[in-house]
Amino acid sequence: MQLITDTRQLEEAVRHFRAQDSFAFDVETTGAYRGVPAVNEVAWISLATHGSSVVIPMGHPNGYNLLRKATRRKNKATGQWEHIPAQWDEPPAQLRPSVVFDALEELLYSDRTKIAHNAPFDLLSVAKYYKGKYPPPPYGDTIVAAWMLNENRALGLKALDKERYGLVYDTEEVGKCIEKHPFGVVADYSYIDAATDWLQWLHMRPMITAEGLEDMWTLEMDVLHCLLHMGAGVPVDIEALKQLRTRLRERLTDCEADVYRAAGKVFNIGSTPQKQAILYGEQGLRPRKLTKKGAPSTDAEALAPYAGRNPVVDAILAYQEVSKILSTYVEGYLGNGEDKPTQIFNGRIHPMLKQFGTVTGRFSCSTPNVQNWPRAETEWGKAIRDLVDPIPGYVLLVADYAQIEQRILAHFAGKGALWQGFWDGVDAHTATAAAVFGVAPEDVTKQMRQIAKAIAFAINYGAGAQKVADMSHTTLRRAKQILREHEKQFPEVYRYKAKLLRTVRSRRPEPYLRTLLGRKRRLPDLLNHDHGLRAKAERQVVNSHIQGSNADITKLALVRLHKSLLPGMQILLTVHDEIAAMCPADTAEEGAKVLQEAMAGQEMQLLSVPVTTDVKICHRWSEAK
DNA sequence: CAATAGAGCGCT
DNA sequence: AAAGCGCTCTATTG
Repeated sequence: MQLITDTRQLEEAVRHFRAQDSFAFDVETTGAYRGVPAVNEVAWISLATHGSSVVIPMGHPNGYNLLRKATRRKNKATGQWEHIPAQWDEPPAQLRPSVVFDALEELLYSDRTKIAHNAPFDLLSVAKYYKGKYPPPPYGDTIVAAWMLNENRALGLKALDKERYGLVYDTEEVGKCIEKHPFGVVADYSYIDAATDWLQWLHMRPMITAEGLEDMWTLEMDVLHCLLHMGAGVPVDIEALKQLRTRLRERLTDCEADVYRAAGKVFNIGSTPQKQAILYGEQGLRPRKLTKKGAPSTDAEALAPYAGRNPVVDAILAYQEVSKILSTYVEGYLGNGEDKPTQIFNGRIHPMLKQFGTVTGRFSCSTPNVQNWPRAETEWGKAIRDLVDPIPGYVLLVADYAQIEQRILAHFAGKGALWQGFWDGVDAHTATAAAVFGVAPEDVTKQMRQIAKAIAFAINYGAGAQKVADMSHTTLRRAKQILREHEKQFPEVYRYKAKLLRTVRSRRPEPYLRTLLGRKRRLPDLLNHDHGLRAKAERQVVNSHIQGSNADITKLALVRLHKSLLPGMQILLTVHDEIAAMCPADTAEEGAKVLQEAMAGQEMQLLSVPVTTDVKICHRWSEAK
C-alpha cells in the first residue's frame, strides 16, 4: 500500500493508473448523511490495479493514537448530559479534496473500466465533486458480479474475502463511522477494500463469461449506467407533503380516540400482544389465524371476518391504515425531528435501486422504497404518488406493461387458449374465465374474472386449491373443480410447468434455470430431501422463470429508454413492470413515444405474444391522461 | 443503551 | 403447502 499525502505522489499514481486498462476504487464517506451519495462527503479514496494500490486521505480528523476516549459528563447546573469528544494526536498532513479530485479527473473520466463494490454509491459520491457529472462507462461492479454468479449467497465484500481468501478484517465496521477510528486503521481498511475488490474482480470477471452470462453482464452494466442517470433523484412537493402530514395527524388522533372509545380503555394500538388481549380476550373474538409462533394473529386478514361486526376491529383497521401512511410515507420522508432523518435533499428523494439482493433479478429499492407506494387507486396512494413533482416546465410520463407476467407465461407455454387470447386482444383473465366457465368473453362476470385472477396467482406462485378458494371466496370443493377445468382448457400451461421442472431439476452440478435473457437462478433445494424445502423450490422454479423474465424485460426497456432519451428527459422510477420519467412539456408527446418505443417497440417484441404498454402524460400521478 | 427478532403491511 | 421485496413498531436480549 502507498499512502498519498503530497501532489508528487498523486501525480505519479495517476500516471500509473492511467497506463492500465482498468482499476478498482473505493470511497470512505462522512457527514450527517454519509450513506446518501447525493450529499455525503468523500473523506478517503483508495485505488487498486495491476501492481499498485494507493490510499488518499483528504482530511481525516484523527491521528494514529487516541489520547482520551469520548465520554459524557453531567452538567450540575443544568442537569444536562454533555458530550465530551475523544481526543487524538495530530493526523499527518493530507491533500485537500479539491486538489485530489482535480488530479483524479483524467483517470475517472477516462475510458478505463471503473470497478467498485456497489459502484453506483462510489460513482455518485464522487460525481458531486465534478458538478454532478458522473464518470463515464465502462464500469465493473463486484457486488453485481458476485450476485450474478450466486444469488443464494450472503453478500458483501467482506463475506466474499472471507470465503475466497479466508481473510477476516474490519470486524469493528470502520466504514460505518470513520471519524471514530484512528488514521492508521482507516487507511488499512480503505486499502484492503480497494485491493481485495480488485482481486475479486480479476477472479469473477472471467467466471461471468464461463457461466454463459456475458450478455446478462452487458445488460447489467448498461443498467448500472442508467442508475447513475437516475441518481439525480425524484423531485417531490414538500409543501404538499407537509399538508398531508397535518391531515394525517388530525385523522390519526380521531382514529385513536375511536379505538379507545370502542375498547372502553386506553392501550398501545401498535402493540400486538395488547391487541391480542383486547380482541381475543375482552372482546371474545375467535382467532381465525395463528402467527408463526402460534399466537392468535391480529393482522388484517385475521380481522377481516369481523369488519363491520365488531366496533373495536373497525376502529383498529381504520387507525392502522392512517398510521401506516403517516409513519412510513410521510414522517419517513420528512423526518420527525427525532430519530427519523429526512430523506429529502434539495427537494428530491434519491431512491436507491439495487441490482442485487433479489434472487429473481428484480431491483430492490430503499431509502426510500418507492416500490411499495400505496396503489394510485386508493385515497392515500393517490396523495403519496402525487408528491412526485416534475420541475417547472416538465411533465410526468408513466407507463406500465399490461399483464406482462401472463404474457410471459403464454410465451413459455406456447400455442393454446392463453396464447390465442393475447393475439385476439382479449384481456387474459377474461379469456381464462371464459374458457373455464364455458361462456363467451362478453358474458364473463366480475366474480368469474376474480376467480381467473386467482388461478393466475396459483400458476405463478404455486398456490394450492385452498388458497384459490380463499382468494375467490368459494369452497375448497369448487376451487378444486375449477382448477381441474382449467387444466383441461389450458393443458399447455401444465405441460410447460412439468417440463420446466424436469429440465431444471436434471441440471448439474446443481439445478438452475435461465430466464428469457439468460439470467441464472440456482435452486439446489430441488434435490433437498426435506419435502417442505423441495416443494418450495418447485414453486420457485415457475415463479423465478416468469418473475425473472419480467425483470429482464423491464431492465432492457430501461436501458433502451436511457439510450433514446430526449434532451432534458429524466428517468425517475421503475417498479417491476412500470417506468416513470420526467420530460420537458413542449416535447411531452415525443417523450411519451420514446417511452412507449423503449418498452414495447418492435425490437422489444421478445415474446411470441404481443407486448403492450400504456403511457400516460400528466403533471400529477393522479391526473393520468 | 443498542441490536435483533417478530409481527404486520405497503407494493408487483 | 403463496413468489419476490423494505420499513415501522414493539418486545426482548445483551
